[in-house]
Amino acid sequence: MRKSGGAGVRIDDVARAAGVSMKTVSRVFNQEPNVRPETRAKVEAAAKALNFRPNPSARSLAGRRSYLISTLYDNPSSSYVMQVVSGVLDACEAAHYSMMMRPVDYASRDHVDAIADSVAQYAPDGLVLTPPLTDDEALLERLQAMGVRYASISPREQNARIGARLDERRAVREMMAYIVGLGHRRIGHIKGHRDHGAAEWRLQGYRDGLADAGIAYDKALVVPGEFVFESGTAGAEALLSLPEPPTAIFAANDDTAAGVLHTAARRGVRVPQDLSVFGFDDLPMARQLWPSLTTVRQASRDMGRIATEQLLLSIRDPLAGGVVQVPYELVFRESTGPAPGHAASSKAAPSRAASSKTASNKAASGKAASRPKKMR
Amino acid sequence: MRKSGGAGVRIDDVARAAGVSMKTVSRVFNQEPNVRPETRAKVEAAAKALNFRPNPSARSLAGRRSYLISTLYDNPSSSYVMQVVSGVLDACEAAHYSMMMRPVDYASRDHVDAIADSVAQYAPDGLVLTPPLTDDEALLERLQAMGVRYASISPREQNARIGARLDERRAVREMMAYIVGLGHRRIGHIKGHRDHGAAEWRLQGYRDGLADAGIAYDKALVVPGEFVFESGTAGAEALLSLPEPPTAIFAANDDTAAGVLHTAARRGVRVPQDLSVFGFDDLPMARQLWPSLTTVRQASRDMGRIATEQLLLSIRDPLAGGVVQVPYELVFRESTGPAPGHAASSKAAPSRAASSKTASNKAASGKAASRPKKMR
DNA sequence: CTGTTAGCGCTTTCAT
DNA sequence: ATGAAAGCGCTAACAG
Repeated sequence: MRKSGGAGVRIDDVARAAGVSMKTVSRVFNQEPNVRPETRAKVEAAAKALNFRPNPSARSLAGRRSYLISTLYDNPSSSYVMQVVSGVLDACEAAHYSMMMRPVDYASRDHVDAIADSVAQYAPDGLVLTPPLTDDEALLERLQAMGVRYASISPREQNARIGARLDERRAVREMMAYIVGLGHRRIGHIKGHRDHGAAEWRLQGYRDGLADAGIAYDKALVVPGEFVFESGTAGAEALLSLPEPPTAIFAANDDTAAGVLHTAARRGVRVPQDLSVFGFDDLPMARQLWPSLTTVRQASRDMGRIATEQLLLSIRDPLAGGVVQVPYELVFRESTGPAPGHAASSKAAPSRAASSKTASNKAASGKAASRPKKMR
Repeated sequence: MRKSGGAGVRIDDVARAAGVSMKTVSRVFNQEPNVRPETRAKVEAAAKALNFRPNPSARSLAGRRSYLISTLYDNPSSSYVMQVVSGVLDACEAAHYSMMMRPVDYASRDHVDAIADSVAQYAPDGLVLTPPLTDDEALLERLQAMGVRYASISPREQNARIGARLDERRAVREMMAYIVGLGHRRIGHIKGHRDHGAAEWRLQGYRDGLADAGIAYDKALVVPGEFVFESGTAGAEALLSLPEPPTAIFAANDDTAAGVLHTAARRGVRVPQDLSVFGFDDLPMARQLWPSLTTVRQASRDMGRIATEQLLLSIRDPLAGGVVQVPYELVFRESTGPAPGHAASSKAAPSRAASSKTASNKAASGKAASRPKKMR
């Protein structure tokens, strides 16, 4: 009697059918070198004929590898996490790895211990870290001490050898140029969570954009936030109550922007006639809000996949893999328009993307970036 | 040299430390009977002292069980899936199981084969099925043929022995009573995806509500949908273009309701002054929309956890476990108000929940339901 | 390039 | 109530 639905076909069945040894079958399945192409073909044919599926437990036990990637997250945005996870899953499936999810309570004192325990127990071959865990120094230190390999999504420079990132600073800077082009001079910003590198990069991009336009940085127009909806309502409340309120607000992410729109609607401030709003992420929600949201598209699923691919590379060869930069895209929708009293058309997209509603850094930078390039 | 971070402590180390045999330690860890309490205590102490963690691969290999639950989903709503998954994870963690996620392309011809393959390979001890997979007859048949145990979230009656559900029909019926109480007589409905039992139950609840109020069912006020944002925009477009448009719309879920709000805003229809809107699910988004959404709260995380607990029970004892009914809750927010020309206060909640903005089926039914009760 | 042998760490079966 | 021996299905280390 065999395991429910299990094939019941074992490696020696395949070996016998192909007329080779177990070890050769093993070699073929693990993509090891030193197998003649014809032998390989014979084995593959036999395996397919018998519908052989290696038993993951036996593989892990004998091989001292788990073929398991663990994804760690503590991010309030379900959409973001699901997108990254989908990408990780894509890469795992392609490499015949499996993935487990580890929700983390970043705020808890002993989250590092909890993670270490889980790593000790399941011995994943690698971890995928999402923000803000990518920059959790205590965690990184512990993982390094344990000798666990990890990939980072959107890490700060110094914290990652393997992962995926996006030039958020430049993305925001470009978006700011668009906003300034619409005639806005008083542009507010609701910041992201201080523990995220992203909060910093987006703020820098905002400042770059102001500097490019010769607009002085005004501390009063920059308020704190934590990348959540409530940051947007509170931030908008504060900014719109200013004696001289901004005509545009850059919310550090789409969730925050949703809060800004909510508060604007509640206060009877019309978007974009009285106030332009833009965010960052391009969550599915961004199209669904009213007005739909101008934002920066972050290909989170691709980032998850790419980071995992790099991780898998580095698992095979400790020197391989790196941090890959993925392209972003500016998405112009209805939440931004000309500054009150300004003449420009409300639908105008930047000239360099005149034929489309989006502009990517690929186009903007002038070099081909359809294949992500590594950063050193 | 031991596996990265791995404890390196094995079962015979514990056995030696406790002065018993390996098998006894195994018995303790698997909660098997026939171990004297004092022996058990000795073993547990030794294990704790050595920080012993059973090796999952060895366990699975020798025990022919994977200690793995696989969650299958093909649902457009990230929030919904993440909530269910969180619940599944809660239950798995408590039982020392791990979970893997299986995205499914329900539309693809060979999705059943793909699932069967994955089941054959990983041999999960059980599956958790989310809608619409809970009612995918071809899939269920195949799983039964393979002898795989599964739990269903929100299944139709005949399709599940193990799982969790919610009395959606009654929830909508109650909500309709509230809407009728606000003076609405022309109430539209945008349906859910025909493959989901939920679409049917919610439609029935809508019809029950009309019947309760003595309002004739009007086919013209009911339009198709698929539980997505676009269903809401299209459905609202259709309903609001009617010669005599409805004064309230019941959108089959929150995503659809978001689309209705979007279209209403675009067309200059004021919510709730000109149009009341309500949904189903209470996704995080429901609070964030403007106006915030009146809806039915579905405790998706609890449903995921409870369904998994039942599944785990049935894994230990094939006769154990069942379909558990979980309570819902009506959440009254800003998207609903008195019908145009009606006198009632716009904030009025149903009398039975006058002191709160919510009413649950617990309160409404008059029987305690804080602990979910089983259905037979 | 390919095969042989000896386990990986645990649970099973069957004794006691 | 407890233990001893025999694998689970695969890969590592070596040998050829």
